[in-house]
Amino acid sequence: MPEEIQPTPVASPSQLQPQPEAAQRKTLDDRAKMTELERIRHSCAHVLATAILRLWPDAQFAYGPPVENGFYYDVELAHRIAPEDFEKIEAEMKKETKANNTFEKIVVTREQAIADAQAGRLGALGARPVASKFKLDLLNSIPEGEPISYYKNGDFIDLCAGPHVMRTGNIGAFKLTTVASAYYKGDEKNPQLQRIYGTAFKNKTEMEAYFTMIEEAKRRDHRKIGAEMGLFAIDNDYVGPGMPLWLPNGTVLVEELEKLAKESEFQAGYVRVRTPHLAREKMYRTSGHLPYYADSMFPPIELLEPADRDKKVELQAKLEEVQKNAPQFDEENASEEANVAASREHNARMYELNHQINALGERYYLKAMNCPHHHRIFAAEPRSYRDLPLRLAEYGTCYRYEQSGELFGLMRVRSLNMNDAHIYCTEEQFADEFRAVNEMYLKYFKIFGLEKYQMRFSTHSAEGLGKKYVNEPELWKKTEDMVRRVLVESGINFVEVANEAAFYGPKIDVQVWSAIGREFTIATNQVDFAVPAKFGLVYKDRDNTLKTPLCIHRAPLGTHERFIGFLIEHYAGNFPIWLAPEQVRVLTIGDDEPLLAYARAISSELRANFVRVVNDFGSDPIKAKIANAEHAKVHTMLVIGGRDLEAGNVSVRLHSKGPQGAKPKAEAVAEIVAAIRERRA
RNA sequence: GCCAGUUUAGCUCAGUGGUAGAGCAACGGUUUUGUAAACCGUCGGUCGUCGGUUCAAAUCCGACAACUGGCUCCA
Repeated sequence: MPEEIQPTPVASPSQLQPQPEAAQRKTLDDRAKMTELERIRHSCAHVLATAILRLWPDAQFAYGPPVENGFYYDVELAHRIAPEDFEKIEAEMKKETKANNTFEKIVVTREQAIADAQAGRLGALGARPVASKFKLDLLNSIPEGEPISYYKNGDFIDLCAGPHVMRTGNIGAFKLTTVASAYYKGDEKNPQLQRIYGTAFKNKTEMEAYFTMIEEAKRRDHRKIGAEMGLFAIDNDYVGPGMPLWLPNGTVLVEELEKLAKESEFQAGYVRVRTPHLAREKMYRTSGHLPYYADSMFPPIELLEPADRDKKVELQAKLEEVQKNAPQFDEENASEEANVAASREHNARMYELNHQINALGERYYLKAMNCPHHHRIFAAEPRSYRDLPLRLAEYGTCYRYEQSGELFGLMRVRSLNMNDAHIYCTEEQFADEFRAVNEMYLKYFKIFGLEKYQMRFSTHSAEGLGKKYVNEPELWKKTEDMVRRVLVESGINFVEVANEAAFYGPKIDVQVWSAIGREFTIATNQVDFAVPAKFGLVYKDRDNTLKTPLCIHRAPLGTHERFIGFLIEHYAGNFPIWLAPEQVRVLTIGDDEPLLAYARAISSELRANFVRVVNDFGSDPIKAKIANAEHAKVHTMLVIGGRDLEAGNVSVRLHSKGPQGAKPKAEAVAEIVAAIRERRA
């Protein structure tokens, strides 16, 4: 169950990735390592606060860190800051950078800091009637003994460990980008603050380059290209949000990827299986997904006989009644024991009624992952150690009820097709199997020209054992050591992150960077030594005892939805020929019969070789035909006019590469067929 | 789910209370062509949905939906 097939949403073109917030406090050492650009941005956050205070003096500031592409400052303010306010705020900021005030560091005692915060003097231009409440709270999180400092520019004083640039004038160029809401300290229970995002650079030129890059990213947006090229559609009215329809051109991508996966998996000794999209409730109780993850699954389909239906209505009415008459805690007239007993009785009745309701009929759930089904396939026959490793592969369709605010084009959806497989193996086989999975990842990276990738190896924490993680300290250690050893031996680029494993074992998330440098978490690879046991999966070992296999969950191509979303942006829609929905377009100059017959023959020959070819034999001028084909991002254009007919040639033109000259018909066809077969970049 | 913004023709967008517009696409015709756009015409919209204010609503107000940017979540 690679459950994190769709983890972190992608960094959006216009957006700045917030860094982990206060929860993981930066140490002073970390802060000292801030780059010059980060100092500029962090300083700019102070300038932003200065400007906001001049306009709205009662603003309360929380955190204002630099982030990947800029900075933000969280502010609590009755006035709702809108993008229309940016100009006004930027004008005030400009005044501050023009003034070229120094950033002055002031070291104070904790008592002094608390007093100033209470006087509303922190994150402020002067003393105020209301305390600087967030700063006061922040002070509490500064460990005893760590020095406390302010930074002061002009009248603005902020609680801040720095470091900063020397003067406000060192911020060469800045711009506010967007405003969003954010919970204080990222906690849903805390108040919502307005988060003002901006970016800042050493100089104007660098800032302009940044905005140019953003524009380029927008041009490559998979939603835009997907619509332009007729790849997919999302029909909210009739189909529903987050459930993409694959149009014919997009289906070509889907099927080419499946072909690639099937070929690679066949060569690597996988066998294919197919499973239904639904399963009984019992399946997900056994796997441990219910009831904890019910929120992320579509609600169950309930099958009730008519008699059961009546019974259910009756029971629900009773339940409501019981709920309404919940005993009140009566301190005056009853003993504590009596109160507890009443409450206990009430709970028991509720439990009993709920239990009776649940026992009625049958409930089926749409699957949110494929592994339980695959586990049942493992269990369908008695297994011997000779059957292992057993590699079950399926492009499985899953449904996850993602929250409405989380949906994002193809990147975060509710129906998804996963390049899933589960490898059941013995401990001795694990390292080789795991290595082979990694090799498959690397093979794919090469095919797609992904030069930059990183594997994120998530391990458990001792404290989480028995809570967040299954309580198998030895197995954790053993599998983590095996994974680490394979990663090191294979020379794979990875980082290790403690305390982020899945509950059933260590996992590896694969991050890749597209051609324009956007990061995507595309795939995951997980070790599972817990769930097979829950399903009672066993094999008979050499020594005639039953043992539980290890399971590797892997999905190197992630889901079709996210992977194709990534590929669209990576290639900007200019797919390599093997993926291109329209591989070849035959364009005629003129429409006299001998020419058309020649063009038709070429087209038929390509089609006979399974090349996706389209004819454009109409009366448009050749310039127009070429413009249309270029806009449609057709990989190869074969231009055919009188000259070509006479010589038995075709004139080859490649998308966005221009004319490649004329060559004999047979040669051109052979080249196209070979390029497709070899999946040339 | 939370905060904010957006929603006008298939697409990109104009239209700030008085008879809904442009370009591209589509369709019909004319044009017969050598590497990124020939010409003429036609079709196309209950201005996201529902309700309110007004003599009059794309335009003002409210609710809902979807999308987008963040937040939270992501077994």
